Amino acid sequence: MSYSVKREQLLRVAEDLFYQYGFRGVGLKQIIQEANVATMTLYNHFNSKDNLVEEVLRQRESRYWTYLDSYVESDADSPFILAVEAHGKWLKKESYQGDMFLRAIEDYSGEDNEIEAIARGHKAKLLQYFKKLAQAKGKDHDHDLAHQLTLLLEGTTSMTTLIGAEQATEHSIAMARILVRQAS
Amino acid sequence: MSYSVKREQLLRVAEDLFYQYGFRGVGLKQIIQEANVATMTLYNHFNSKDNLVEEVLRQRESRYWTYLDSYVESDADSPFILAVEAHGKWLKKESYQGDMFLRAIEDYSGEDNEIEAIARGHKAKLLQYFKKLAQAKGKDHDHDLAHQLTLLLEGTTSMTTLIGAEQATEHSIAMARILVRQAS
DNA sequence: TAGAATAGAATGACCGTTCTATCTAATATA
DNA sequence: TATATTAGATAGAACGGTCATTCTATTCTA
Repeated sequence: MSYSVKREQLLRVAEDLFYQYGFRGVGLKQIIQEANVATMTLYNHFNSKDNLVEEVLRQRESRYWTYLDSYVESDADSPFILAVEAHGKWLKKESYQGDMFLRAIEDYSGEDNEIEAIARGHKAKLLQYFKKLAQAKGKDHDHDLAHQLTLLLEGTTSMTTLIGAEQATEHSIAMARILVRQAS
Repeated sequence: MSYSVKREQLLRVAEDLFYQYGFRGVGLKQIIQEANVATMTLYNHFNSKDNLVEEVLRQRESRYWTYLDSYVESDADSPFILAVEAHGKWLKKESYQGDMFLRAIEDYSGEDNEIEAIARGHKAKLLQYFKKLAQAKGKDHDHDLAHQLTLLLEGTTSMTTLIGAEQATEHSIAMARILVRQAS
């Protein structure tokens, strides 16, 4: 049986706790208890804590893209604004302090591990996403626009920690509109 | 003797290690060894690891503002651009992966502790800094402009992790110019 | 000679991981 | 239908290591 309820519970609880307290700030004991699962059940589904972190990141990334894709219609007038809006709604739903992927890059940097690779991969994909969108829309300086919008999303996530997702998103949408117009 | 060489060494080494590996990712043993100091010397100067973290943050904040102030002349044509440039140079000098203050907020969130208060205080001050600047320059929507520029700085720091400080700063300066012009 | 700084051991808590032994429930066999 | 087999899940102890913190006893230095 490939699907497992316990595995899902573990991933859900682990993602919540890792996001709130950090990867190093949460012990497996806590995860096991809150997921109502035995120690060996965790190790039956995941090789190690690192492997659990990996799977959590993969799951979160998958959910992020599903969410973005459901909002952005790439044939719309300005898919860029839709993407910024979608990111804002994601923040409101699932983020209140920083970004799990940047945190993973920081926490596991320099050890040549899978975790950092997954996190960096996600960020690279985000940049690539905007690059393709800008090219498809025939924007001048499409390369620059993509970088600018990515920077905007990252800034919005950071600002969420300080002023909340709603306010942060209002500002980023306003800025995105100006930038997209500028790029003619 | 208020000044102490050992204390300075500890703060410098701790800041480097905390920034690179995270507060929870660095043990006191490592700090002690790299600072060439005995265990009790650390506890002679700092009450606890948390207290060491606090002092590291205070020192870093102080250095940040010194750096910014040395670049920004508030009577210049556009002190905003100077501030963004200064932040970029700070990143190039002292940051290559994320922001130590945001990381502190994340790592020590929800425990009602001094560390989070210091980190949040720094961020509040940054926002306040731009608000005053925008007011002094008689900008329309000065409140919005301050938020936008703060978001820009936060975004630049995050992007530094992904594309390096130079590139990230080029983009944020370009964006800042547009925003400041818009705010007439 | 007094005050710091030293090295290093001791402490108790927690960490990730493994092990053992028991239990349950579904599946395959007769 | 009744029985045997198998796979998962369970609780909890045990392991070796590291953590922050404290203690002790010695050495340096002003």
